[in-house]
Amino acid sequence: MDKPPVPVTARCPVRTALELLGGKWKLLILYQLEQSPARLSALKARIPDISEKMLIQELKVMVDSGLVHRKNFGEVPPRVEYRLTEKGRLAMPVIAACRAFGQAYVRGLRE
Amino acid sequence: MDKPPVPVTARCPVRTALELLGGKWKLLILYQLEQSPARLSALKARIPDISEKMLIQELKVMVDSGLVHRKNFGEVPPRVEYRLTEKGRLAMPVIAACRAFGQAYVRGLRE
DNA sequence: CTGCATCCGTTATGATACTG
DNA sequence: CAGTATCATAACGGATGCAG
Repeated sequence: MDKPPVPVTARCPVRTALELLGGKWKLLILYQLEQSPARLSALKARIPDISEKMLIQELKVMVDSGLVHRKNFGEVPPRVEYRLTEKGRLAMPVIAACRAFGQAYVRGLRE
Repeated sequence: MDKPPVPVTARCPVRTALELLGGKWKLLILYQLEQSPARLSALKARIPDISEKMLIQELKVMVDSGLVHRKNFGEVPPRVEYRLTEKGRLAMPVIAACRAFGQAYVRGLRE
């Protein structure tokens, strides 16, 4: 019900990123949407251990921040598709960097 | 009571990164350590809104995961210096990507 | 199918005072 | 200065039932 006055403007850009992408699921959801647009049920299947509540909640947050677009087909039964926006694509390098880090870190454990 | 069998090995690398770098403070601390090694008090000064508890706690976690090195000079009064390890440097691209994302996102808001 | 609301336990985070 | 202990609160996350 409350709108934070100035959530993400004019500050340390790393903090901006943390606010927009932080949390347990946002990057993983964006990671899936990177491959292709998807419906809620498809996302749920691709991220098996996320609860439906968190999935919807995080999608809504990212729709509000402009990272994800929500397209309601207005059909019956309901059909809704989620896909990345242009802003959402800006997050792809972050995901790529995380992937690279994760791989390099694990590789380092085996040397 | 339960230990996850395989915490960070052999899994989605993005999740590995999230586990090691996730949370509100780790990236910000690493970001400061990127510039130069620093003592606890210096870090606290550079990250004004972190509590001492969280700073020490997160540093300890990252020492345990091998991202940060802790050097105790064994002097009186105490003197401890924190700096990045080689593994810690692997996270720098993630921070750079977050910076770039934050800047690009904010820039997008003004167009 | 998609989405929302509610209850509830766990975790994360913080303020403060204290120790060596 | 570096670190610990305690206590409180806020945020997170999950299960379930309900609605359009």
